[in-house]
Amino acid sequence: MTEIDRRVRRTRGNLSYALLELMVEKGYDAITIQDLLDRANVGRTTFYDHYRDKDDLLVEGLKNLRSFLREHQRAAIARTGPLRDRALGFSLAMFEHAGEQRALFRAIVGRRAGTIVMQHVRRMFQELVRDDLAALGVRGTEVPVEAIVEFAVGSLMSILMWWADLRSNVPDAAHADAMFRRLTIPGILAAVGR
Amino acid sequence: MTEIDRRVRRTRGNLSYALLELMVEKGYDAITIQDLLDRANVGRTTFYDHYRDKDDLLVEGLKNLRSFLREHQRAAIARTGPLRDRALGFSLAMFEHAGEQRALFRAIVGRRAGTIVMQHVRRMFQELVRDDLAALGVRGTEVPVEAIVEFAVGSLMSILMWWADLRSNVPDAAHADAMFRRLTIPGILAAVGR
DNA sequence: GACGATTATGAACACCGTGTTCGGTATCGA
DNA sequence: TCGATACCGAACACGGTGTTCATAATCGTC
Repeated sequence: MTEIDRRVRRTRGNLSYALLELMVEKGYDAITIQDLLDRANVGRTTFYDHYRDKDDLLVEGLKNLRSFLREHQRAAIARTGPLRDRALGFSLAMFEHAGEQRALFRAIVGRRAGTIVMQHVRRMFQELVRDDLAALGVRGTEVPVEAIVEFAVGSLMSILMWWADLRSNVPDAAHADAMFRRLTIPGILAAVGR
Repeated sequence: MTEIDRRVRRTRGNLSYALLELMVEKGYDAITIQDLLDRANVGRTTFYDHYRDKDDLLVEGLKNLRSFLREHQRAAIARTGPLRDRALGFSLAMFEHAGEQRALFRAIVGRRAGTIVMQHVRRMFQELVRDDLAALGVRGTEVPVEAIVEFAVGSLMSILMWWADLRSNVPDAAHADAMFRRLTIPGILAAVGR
């Protein structure tokens, strides 16, 4: 019931796809509404019927990534083992996913990506990490939990960005993830005193 | 010799000061060239005689911070002691400096700051950290040095941002710096295998 | 397959911010 | 005092945004 009109699906789909293509080609910031319309074959009025602005369109696209990571996170938390293995359990999935679609990924999180995109991604990671630490019972004693969250997110973003922009001698996803964990987890353990 | 014309100094000074004021008031992104001209009492033409655009003006302002940090860095490297104490020796100075001018600092590196500002600050930190690790003879074995640099920068930016935006229970600069180091240094040591 | 409702269209428009041009004026340093 | 240098503001072209309106295409349904 209340199925979405086929025309609406078509319009939205075309616009989302056009956005991704253009992000890869010229970077988010440089994309103009007119670019999107031309690429997606959609009228100007139509665009504004569906979205408030470019950002609005972007957010819709990021929802997929979010649910994907949430799923992997759940699995890792449910596992058994030491904290150092279970924490931030979505990271490998993130690196693997990124590795599969490097071009798109570079457009999302690479140097050229543009701030707004990064902000949304960052916010997404914050939620994930916060829930992760909470689920594992990590408590801030001397270092507040929020500081630990920010630390982990900053670290993840940095390594992802670095990795996404590498052009030669690119380590595979598993190695990149291992580096991230090796750099990040010790600090978390030190901060919570375990 | 070749002293700079008094009028030039006046114009540049007024513009720089106006930029800082306006950043605090409304955030970098929202500032318009016209805002700057009105605040600084400078003609439109004059502005473009001195700077290419808003960014250009910003960069000039950040040069002070840069040289300030460079100085503290040199001092820390020259010290004796274990790596864990000498590395990233400018961090305390950074936190202290930030603590003294919170409002301005929040405008530069807080959530409202705007991407361009952040990018410049980030680039500045990258240089500093890269030189720091090089001066201390840190070599990447399994984890490339660049990855370590990115990690440290990401971590520093995160903690600074978090700290800058805190509204209550704000730890002092020394504590904030201690948290940063406690979170970050273990990962670096783990990565280089010492 | 016809018909009413919904959605798409594109041209025109007002608005705002950017960066440039120009002729004229004020201030500097010597 | 005088030549060089810096400043000024008004006007302009340009490009991107988001809105409007009347018209056309497409949909779901009976």
